Amino acid sequence: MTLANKAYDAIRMDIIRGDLAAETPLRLAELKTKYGMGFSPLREALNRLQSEHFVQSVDLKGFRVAPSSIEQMQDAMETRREIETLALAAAIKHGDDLWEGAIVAALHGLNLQAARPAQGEDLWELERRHFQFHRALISACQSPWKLRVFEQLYGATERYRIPALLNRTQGPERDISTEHGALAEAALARDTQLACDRLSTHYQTTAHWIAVQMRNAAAA
Amino acid sequence: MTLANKAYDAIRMDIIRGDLAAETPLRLAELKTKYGMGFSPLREALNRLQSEHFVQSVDLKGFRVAPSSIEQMQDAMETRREIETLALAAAIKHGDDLWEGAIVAALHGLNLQAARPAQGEDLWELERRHFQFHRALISACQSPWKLRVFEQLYGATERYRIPALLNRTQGPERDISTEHGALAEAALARDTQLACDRLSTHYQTTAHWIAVQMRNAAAA
DNA sequence: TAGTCCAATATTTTCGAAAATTTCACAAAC
DNA sequence: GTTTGTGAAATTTTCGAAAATATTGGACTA
Repeated sequence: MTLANKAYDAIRMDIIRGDLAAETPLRLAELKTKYGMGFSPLREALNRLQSEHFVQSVDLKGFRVAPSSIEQMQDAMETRREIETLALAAAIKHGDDLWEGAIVAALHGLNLQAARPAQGEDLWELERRHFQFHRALISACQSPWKLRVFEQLYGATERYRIPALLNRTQGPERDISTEHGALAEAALARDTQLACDRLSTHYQTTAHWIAVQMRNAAAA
Repeated sequence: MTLANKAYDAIRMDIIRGDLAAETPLRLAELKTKYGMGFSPLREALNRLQSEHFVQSVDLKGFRVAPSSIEQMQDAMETRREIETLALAAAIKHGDDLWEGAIVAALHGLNLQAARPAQGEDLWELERRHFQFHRALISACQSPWKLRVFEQLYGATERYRIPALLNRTQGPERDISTEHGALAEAALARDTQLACDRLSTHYQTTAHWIAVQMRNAAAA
């Protein structure tokens, strides 16, 4: 793996985790000592992150972490809901045995990891499996572009979901495992309407939960 | 404007125009002489283009122009149709006087340029106005993320539409100005159903037309 | 002939310094 | 007191060379 890729992963994670807060200026000299590499790989990583809207940049004034707000979070979640609903309907239509198997496997792996007490690196493994599950659901949509958009929006919402998870305070109760199970069940039963409804509800509930956490965090 | 931005624009245009054909390896040494700059700005441009799926890269083996195919074109057009339909409905719901004005102005500018005999640089001006018109239609959707996805997908389809335009042979007849006019009319009349239907038809017709041109070009 | 190793070459990736530009502090003018 | 200008410092951007890695071609072996 090249240094540029390491830089990309590291900075992306630091932004998602909230370690690099929104609108933080990203000075090359600081990044150089923080990540222990030269300008070139850092700039390459920043350019990629810019295209993916994790950072912004102004000519000759450098990079900074992209702003964040409840409105942006809701927009990203709502757009995700709409595009993934389309993709899920297509996947249910075209999915074969392999698609079903991937969903079952991803759900199982996700539940196993969710049952383990999360700490440190485990969070990222849980997160990886969460991503895999949602991707598996729509993987048979036969549209590479929809999958790309999904991946981009998933990343955009991670920036809000992970900090909400890490700093969660009192808030609405949820049984996410049950929600995921019901979602997979409807998809495997090829009940398009029910599956899309459950996906919609799942995202709307998540968006609401994150908004509550964000408001709590802002008040604290 | 920085060299990296110039490189980005130049390479992007060369890919869209078809001057850099699909799957062409992009060797740094060649690009250096072709665009007259050093490695750094070129690599930064390539990293951004990679995130936007105009080029692909493999670690230590460098970059190449992303592949293209009729299937990819149809997928990109279909995804555009779906996301823009959602955005158009939202824009019709939320659009104010300014939104209407932007549509009228963009349509007028597009028609003016379309009436001029196109040659050389004029093509890019026409293209710019075409983009502006489609963006104006959905600009009031109140969803920055949907607009970003639109912009990315518009770029992806440009790669197919522009070469089809430049090398067009015999094919289905179209009156694009009339299509655009009818689309704007339905949007301004706030007829969501009609506007979305016209948008859908517009894209499906375009996708079909491009597919015909691509097959003709492949046969020649 | 087909396959494998090795050296030579080509290419990508990374670094450190130079060039270009912005930012900041402070003085001068109104 | 506010604005305007100016030079130093900080920062980004770019270049050219060095390091790391991949590719090629030819000799050698089975």
